[in-house]
Parts: sequence; C-alpha cells; structure tokens
Amino acid sequence: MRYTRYTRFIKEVIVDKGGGKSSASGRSSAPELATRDERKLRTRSSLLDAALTLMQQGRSFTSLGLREITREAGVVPTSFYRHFRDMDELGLALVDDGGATLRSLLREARKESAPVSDIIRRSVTIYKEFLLDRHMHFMFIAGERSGGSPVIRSAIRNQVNLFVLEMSQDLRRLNFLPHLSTATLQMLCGLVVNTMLNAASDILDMPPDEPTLEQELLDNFVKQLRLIFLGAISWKEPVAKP
Amino acid sequence: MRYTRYTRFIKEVIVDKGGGKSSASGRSSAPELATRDERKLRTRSSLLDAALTLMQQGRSFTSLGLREITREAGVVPTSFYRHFRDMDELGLALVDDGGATLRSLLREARKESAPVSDIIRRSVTIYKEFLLDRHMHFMFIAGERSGGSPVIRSAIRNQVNLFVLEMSQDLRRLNFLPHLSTATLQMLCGLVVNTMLNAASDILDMPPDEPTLEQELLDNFVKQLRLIFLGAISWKEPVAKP
DNA sequence: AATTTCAGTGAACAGTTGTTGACAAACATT
DNA sequence: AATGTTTGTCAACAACTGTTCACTGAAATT
Repeated sequence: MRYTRYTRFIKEVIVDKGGGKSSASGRSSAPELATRDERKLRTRSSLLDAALTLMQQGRSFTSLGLREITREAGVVPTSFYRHFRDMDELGLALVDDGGATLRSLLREARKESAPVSDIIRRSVTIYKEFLLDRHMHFMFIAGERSGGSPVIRSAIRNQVNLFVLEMSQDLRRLNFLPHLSTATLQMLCGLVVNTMLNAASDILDMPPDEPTLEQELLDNFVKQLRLIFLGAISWKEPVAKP
Repeated sequence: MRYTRYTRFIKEVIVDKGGGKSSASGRSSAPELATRDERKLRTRSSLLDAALTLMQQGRSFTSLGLREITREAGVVPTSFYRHFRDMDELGLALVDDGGATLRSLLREARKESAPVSDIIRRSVTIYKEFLLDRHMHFMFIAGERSGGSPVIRSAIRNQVNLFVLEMSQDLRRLNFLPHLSTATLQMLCGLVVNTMLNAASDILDMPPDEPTLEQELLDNFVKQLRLIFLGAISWKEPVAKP
C-alpha cells in the first residue's frame, strides 16, 4: 500500500518513460493510452464531463443519478466506485474544478493592466468570454451555490469566499480605491461577485441566438457594476468613536 | 361537469351554511372539517407543507420524490394526483406562494412611511423578521432560483421580476431618488433584490444560535445596501446625443 | 330518498436506483 | 518470468420510484 503511493509519486516525477512498447497499430491513428494512471484519470474526467453534459441539458446536479452518469460516460455503473465514493464526492471534484476556473479568470483579469477608462466594460467582456468558454463550470457553481446538498453548498461557498478574498487583495495591490478599509473592500468584492454570478445565471439561461436580449442583459450587468463602483468611490469609512 | 364548477362557485359565495351537523364529539376538541372543498384544500396544503418541510431538512426541491412527499404528508401516493399532475405542478404552486410572500413583504415595507434617517437598517430588520417567519418560502425561492428544473426556474424568475417592478414603482411613488430614469430605477431594484436573496441564502444557511455570526452577516448586508444606494445617489444619467 | 360526484385507499406493475461480490485482463513491481 | 495490483466488467440484489386501475364511503346534488 505504501509502495503503491510511492510508485505513483514516481510516476508524476518521471514525465516520459520513453514508451513506444511495440504495438501492431500505428502510433498516430489510434492514440494508444500510455500509462495506467493516465487512463484512470481519463475515465475519471469523462465521468466529470458526463455530469456537466447532463447539467447542460437542463438537469440540476442534485437530481443526477450515479447510473445516469456512468451511462453518459460510457462505462459500467460499478466503475464509478473506482473513482468516487458517492455522488457527493464527484460533486466536490466539480467544485474544485469550478474554483480553478474562477482563479484562472482572476489571472486573466490581472493581465489587463489598468487603463482606467472604461475598465468595467472591458472586464465584463473578458468575463463574458470566460462565461461562454467554460459555461458548464459556471452553470454548476451558480446553480448549486444555494441549491444543492449541504456539503456541496458549503464547499462552493468556500471557493467563492476564497475568490472574493483574492480579488480584494488584487484591488489593494493595484492601489484601487485606496480610501477603503480592508473589510469594506472585501464587502465590495462580495457584492461584485454575487452580481457576477447572478449575471452568469441570467446569461447562461438565455435562449441561444437572441443577440438583442443578450445585449440587454450585458448592458444591465455593466450598469449594475458601474453603480456599485460609484458607491464605492463615494464611500466614507465611519470614524471610530474616540 | 359544468354543474360542478357552478356549485363550487356557490360554495365560495355562501360563507357559512350554518353547519353543526349533529356529531357525537364536541365541537371544540375535534375540529370536524366542514365542507369537502375545505378538506381538499387542507390536504393540498399539507402536500405543499410536506415539500417545504423536507427542504428545510437540507434536501433540494429537485431531488424530492412524489412518494416521499405523500409519505411526509401522511397520505397514500395516489392521492397526489388528485391535486397535482406531477412534481413540476406542485413546484409551480410553491412558486406562487413564494411570490405572494414577496408581495406581502412589500406591503409590510410600505407601512414604514419614510423617516429617511437609517431607513436601510430598519428595512433590513423588517426583512430579517420576514425571513425567519417564512424561512421555508425564502429557502425555496432563493434555492431553486437558479438550480431547479427549467420550468420552475423561469416561473421564479417571473415572480422576482414582478417583485422588482413593483418595488421600483413604489420608490417612484415615494419620490425616492427622483433623478433616476425608470430604467435605472429598475436596474437598481434588480440589484437590491439579488442582494436580498443572496443574503437570504447566507442567513438561512447559518448554524442556529450563533448570534455573532448572524450579526456579522446582517452588518455586511446593511453595508452592501448602503453602498448600493450611495451609488444610486451619485448616479448621473447619460445624456442622449442631440 | 335516490343518485351522482369525488378525495382518498389498496394492490399491483414495470422500470430504475445504489451497492455488493466475484472475476478477467492489462498493467506494474519484484 | 513470476507475482502482485488495480481498472473495468458482469450478474444479481433489495429497495424504491412514478403510474395504472378498480374500489370505497361520505359529501353534494338532484
């Protein structure tokens, strides 16, 4: 048992064993999965993808069944247990992926080195692209944020809080709104993130190919953010009683 | 068939038939359900209550089953169909109830004839009382708002939009923030309502009897609203190009 | 008083669910 | 080359699901 863990660690360190075990079929046409761990990871992520795909079809995660997922993933139900103890554990994996997506959004936003004019509109554009690109993760996060099982709900809440914290630290580092206290800055970021996620729900629920409706939603989103930041600018910290 | 509908209508007009059909048991101890329609309504609402009760125990509506609900309500599964075609229809009934709750919240808020000082804090207090009083409706609305089945999701969206509209009309009538255009006022109300519902999720998810945490959440909620209204005050409508 | 209407019951159905244990074959380790 | 490890499969299970049909008894109508 301990040996196994050790060898897995080795696997992760040695990147390429130099494979090429002579197989009959050609290398390029049939992709020939190399190591065992790789294959395990592959079916694992096909399970995760199956869950997301089903949710994309309108189902909510909480209503998904184990068998349903394995069916969609193209494996036999019992295979599920080789990867997750139960549905909750799969859900938590999805939460982690969603958190990673959020974090990468933040990384992308950091590149945008602040030319202060119309920064909101441009951030929203970035956000929308992200939204459409990883719409399934956002649907999951925004959808189960206050709907799903308690375990998953609180896991999502943690990830979102982390995101809020990181965002507020970013703003501080950029010396954005320097007159705000740390607590107020975090409150602001919480408000912004909630608004973001609500907008995500709205945008992702849209019937496809309705450009005017989409534009309306986006404009509304931008207006809301403008109003929030306008409030942040004229915010006065209450003075502590002497 | 038409007769039936007619007699039902009569039932609703004639308030008291003068009942007192001589029954063995006393009037006060055993409540003796009077008319048939009343009894039907009673089990109907016991089905609705059963759904809400189960959700209170951490389940999400989408994951509830028909049998589960009838079991909780204390009737046999087949009785369900006397009241609802399927779970979606029951869900829609819950949405209606939730909408009524929202509307009554608005009615309550109207009584508070604006002494502008600290109006936000007092509104939040009203809101919190409402939240705790009808916590199950709010859990349902806030939870399934972007989680549940598409039918229910869009029904909730309608109710919430209606609420937003009504709220914006109220503000206009009170001559509150008269420099805002109607569209902006609605945008503002949408933002406020989203913030309200997010706060509802947070507050209702709290572990019970943690007064300091509760106070933190409420303070944060108040701060967010303050910031929003601060933004609304200093909002300048863009001038249309001449 | 006779008749109709109907909310709630009971038994039964076909289908699906989560979970178990034994097994095969590809892989990894010795 | 021999041995152990492990991913995925198969068959089977008890439990539960939504839905059907015929039925009962009391309330409502005639």
